[in-house]
Amino acid sequence: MTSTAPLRLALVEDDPELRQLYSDYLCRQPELTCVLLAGSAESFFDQLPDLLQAPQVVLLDVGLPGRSGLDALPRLKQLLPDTEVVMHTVFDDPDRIYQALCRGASGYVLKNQPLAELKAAVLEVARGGAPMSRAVARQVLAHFKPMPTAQAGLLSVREQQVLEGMVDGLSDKQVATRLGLSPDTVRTHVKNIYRKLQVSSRAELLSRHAKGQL
Amino acid sequence: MTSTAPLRLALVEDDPELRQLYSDYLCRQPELTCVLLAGSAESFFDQLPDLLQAPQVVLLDVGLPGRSGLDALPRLKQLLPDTEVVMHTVFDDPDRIYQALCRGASGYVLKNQPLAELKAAVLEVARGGAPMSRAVARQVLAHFKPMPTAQAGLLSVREQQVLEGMVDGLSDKQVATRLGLSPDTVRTHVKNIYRKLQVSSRAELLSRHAKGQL
DNA sequence: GGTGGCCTACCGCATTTGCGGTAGGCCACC
DNA sequence: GGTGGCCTACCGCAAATGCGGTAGGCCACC
Repeated sequence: MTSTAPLRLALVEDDPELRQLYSDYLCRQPELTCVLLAGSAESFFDQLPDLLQAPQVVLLDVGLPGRSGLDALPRLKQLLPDTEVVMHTVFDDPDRIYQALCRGASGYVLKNQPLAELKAAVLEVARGGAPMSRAVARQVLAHFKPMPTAQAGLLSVREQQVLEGMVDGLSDKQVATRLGLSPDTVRTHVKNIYRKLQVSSRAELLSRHAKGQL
Repeated sequence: MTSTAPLRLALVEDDPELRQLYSDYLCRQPELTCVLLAGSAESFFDQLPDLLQAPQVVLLDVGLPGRSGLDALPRLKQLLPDTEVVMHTVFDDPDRIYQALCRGASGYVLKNQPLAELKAAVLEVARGGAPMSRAVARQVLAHFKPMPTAQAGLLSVREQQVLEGMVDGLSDKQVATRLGLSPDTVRTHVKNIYRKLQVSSRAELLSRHAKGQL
């Protein structure tokens, strides 16, 4: 059942030395084939039409010159919706990680890892996993634990949880289910949140939240 | 720098056979010590005061009788804020995973894994990682990005104008005023936008927009 | 000439939301 | 003991929203 054919991999990395290093190592693996090597997002897209078969996995550097890996990601996923993308970078800041995941990356590994980790990540994502370096995984989880909207004193904990649900696009009823409350209770919380934050509709709330005004 | 002292582990698992199996295996590892074995959340909390030192990691079953692992989690984190909790369960539904992470779990491994995985997860979380089974990691990422849409040319100009108004937090009527249209026309556009972007409420739309998915 | 998308505008109906109350239990502060 | 905040939950009502239609005019493409 597992494919005997090697996995088609594309590698996008601007540093020529590193690109060489990675491709040397990865292509030596029997499970992998590098079908595309690029030093920039533009080069990647240029080379795409030449391929007989699309890559199954793309290792994408974040810190590319010109169009960054992050910028290229939406277009990449649009052109190759079934291709898994693993971000590969030195950056482990929450914002870049968040952006990458929001734009469709299925993995995020840091560059200070041994090469074997890189190979493992590629294979893992092809198997339906979501390889993440230690620090990255923690960042991701951190997104759930604290409330993203932390204007501490104003809203109570419960209200922040309700707000969280609304920010995720849920209806009152869905929020109630998530928190194990009566829909009416959620409605009460919503009313209080509106009062405290001086808004008068869900749309206004989400709009302001998007603008970072919350 | 790495502690030579074994890691203090607590195991909460209601099935006596499984508990025995896990504790036998895990305690045999030189890196670990089981300082607490419990068959329920209540038992866990009862035994806590007897410990000289708090456990560094808790392996917590989700499907506990009475107070479920999910319910016990907030209290646990409150009492032991520096203890890492790894959920251990057969359930891989998004909601339970989400609940666990929101309540402070730092890992989530499924029960169909080999024992070595369990040990690896415990050590990984103690090292500051966030061990997650393959399926779980995917669920977590899915939370950031389901991505059915890439709408470069998808929306017409008019629809984008309407969308813009919605993103600004305006109601249908306000959008109509801004664009000099009938509210009904705006409503038609909104319906078409929802269809094209595969959403079914304003909140969902704004939520996705905030995540940069639009 | 037909097809199909877009823009406009309306109807009807069910659900959701916004907004005003009330209310009991709990807990902390004075 | 009173006051006030928080959490819970309900009632009622008006407005907004979601969803299914229909429909005419315009324009482009085949």
